[in-house]
Amino acid sequence: MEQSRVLAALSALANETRLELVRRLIQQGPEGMAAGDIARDLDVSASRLSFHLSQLEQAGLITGRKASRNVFYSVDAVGIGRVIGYLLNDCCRSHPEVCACCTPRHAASPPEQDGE
Amino acid sequence: MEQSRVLAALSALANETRLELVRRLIQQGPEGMAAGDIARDLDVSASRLSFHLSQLEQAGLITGRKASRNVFYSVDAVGIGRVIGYLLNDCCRSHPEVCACCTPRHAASPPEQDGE
DNA sequence: TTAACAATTCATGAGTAATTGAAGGGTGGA
DNA sequence: TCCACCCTTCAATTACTCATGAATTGTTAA
Repeated sequence: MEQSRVLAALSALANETRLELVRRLIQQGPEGMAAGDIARDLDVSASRLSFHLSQLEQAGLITGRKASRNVFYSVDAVGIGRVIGYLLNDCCRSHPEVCACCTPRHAASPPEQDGE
Repeated sequence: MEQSRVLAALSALANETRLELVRRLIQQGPEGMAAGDIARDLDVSASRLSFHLSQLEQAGLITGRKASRNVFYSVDAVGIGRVIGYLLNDCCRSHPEVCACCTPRHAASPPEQDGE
């Protein structure tokens, strides 16, 4: 993944409203959530939400799908994974202490993993 | 990890100079690199570098250690891991497609992996 | 003590991002 | 057709981030 795309994605995530937005959409699963419902849920104005949604969409972190009057937004899990993968593997070169975060909620860190 | 700390870290990473800086420091290992050498390496002015270094340090992504006239900066691998861990586990709730990034450098994406 | 060096801090200005409210483009129901 | 609804776009304002160079602090060597 190119660095410029990673930077765009990180900029998109580096915002309170948008990070919260991604969290909500993750919970919502693949069917996603209508923009209006998100706006009510996060208590932001429609135009402001629309701005943030387009930032996330341009960064490849979410996708929108029209359904009659509504637009349902859902996370692009592969896109998010690509960004995290860049940080983990390209940027941090699979550093064992960094990669300790990959064991989701189990043991802290297996110390003698000598995989490279 | 609190969301405000994650946001600070993401903001710190969402900058070309600083992302490149983290990459260099990761390569440099635990002994780190003197600020002046980093500045020469990245071709940025001393004051500009100092600004970026402090952003990263405040975000808990790097640490500085004085040695006579120099300050050696090195990555805080645990700190970086915490940020990625938040994205992976808290924000994305260990979503399998997101977590596919955790297998460092092997198959691109096994489509029907239903292991968890 | 003086000079040279390493790094940071400060003030200024330029550029970019975020918020707001109003206006516009589709869509569905009466 | 008319109105209500959902969402996006636009223009204007505000707020923030980044870059620059000069001044400053602290350290080493002459």
